[in-house]
Amino acid sequence: MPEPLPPDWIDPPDLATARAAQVALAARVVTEDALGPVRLIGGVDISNTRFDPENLVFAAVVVLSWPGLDVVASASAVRRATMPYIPGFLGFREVPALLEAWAKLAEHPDLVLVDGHGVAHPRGLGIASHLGVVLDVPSIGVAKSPLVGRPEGELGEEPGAAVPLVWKGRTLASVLRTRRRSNPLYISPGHRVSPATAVEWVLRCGTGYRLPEPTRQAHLAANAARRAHGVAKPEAVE
DNA sequence: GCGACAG
DNA sequence: ATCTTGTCGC
Repeated sequence: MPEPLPPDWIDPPDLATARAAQVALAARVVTEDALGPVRLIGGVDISNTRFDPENLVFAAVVVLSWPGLDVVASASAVRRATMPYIPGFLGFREVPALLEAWAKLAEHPDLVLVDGHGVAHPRGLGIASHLGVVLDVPSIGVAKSPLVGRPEGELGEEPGAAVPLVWKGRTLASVLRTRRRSNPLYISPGHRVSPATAVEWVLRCGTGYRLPEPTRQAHLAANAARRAHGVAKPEAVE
């Protein structure tokens, strides 16, 4: 039976509680492979409207077939953000909406690529790990810029080239080149996935763009959901 | 105390 | 995250 999760793990009342929740959640993160065969791979992302006084967060979850990488399902949800964007606390801003979208899916992916870091975080709980533990689903962090740590060594220009991202003497992620002349991605385990497997899946999901296909499709879906929001429905117009 | 700082 | 078309370069 899925154990009920403490509300503070999703929507804490203040930053101190949020921090404590991250420490508790981080203790549950598994950075070893604990995933079954992957037939469906997911991608999740959030889209925001700038200068939005409503603080709406548009979440999208897309499900792709493997190895075809075709989008076979998707769901979205809109929620009002409980807290502003604070580096290190991204999960509390985006996870609630993602959970709502996730719940709308008839079938869930076996592995999920999340926009943002996994364990490459000050307390080991980036949004990818946060979502992964809450849903208890294998997840991978795919970030476009570093939060903590610095690349060690020179990164090659060929797709597939990688160097470790080191922080306080610890390797937290792989700085991975996914495309020539494009800035690298920062890949770290989210939950139930090892560092090496995380990189493998990102490369396997490459389709010529900087972002892996699941993440790219999720980005498009989140933007589509945002732009569709508030658009008058023909049958509702009188 | 000062800077850094995913999306 | 978001604002935005064309444009320069591989």
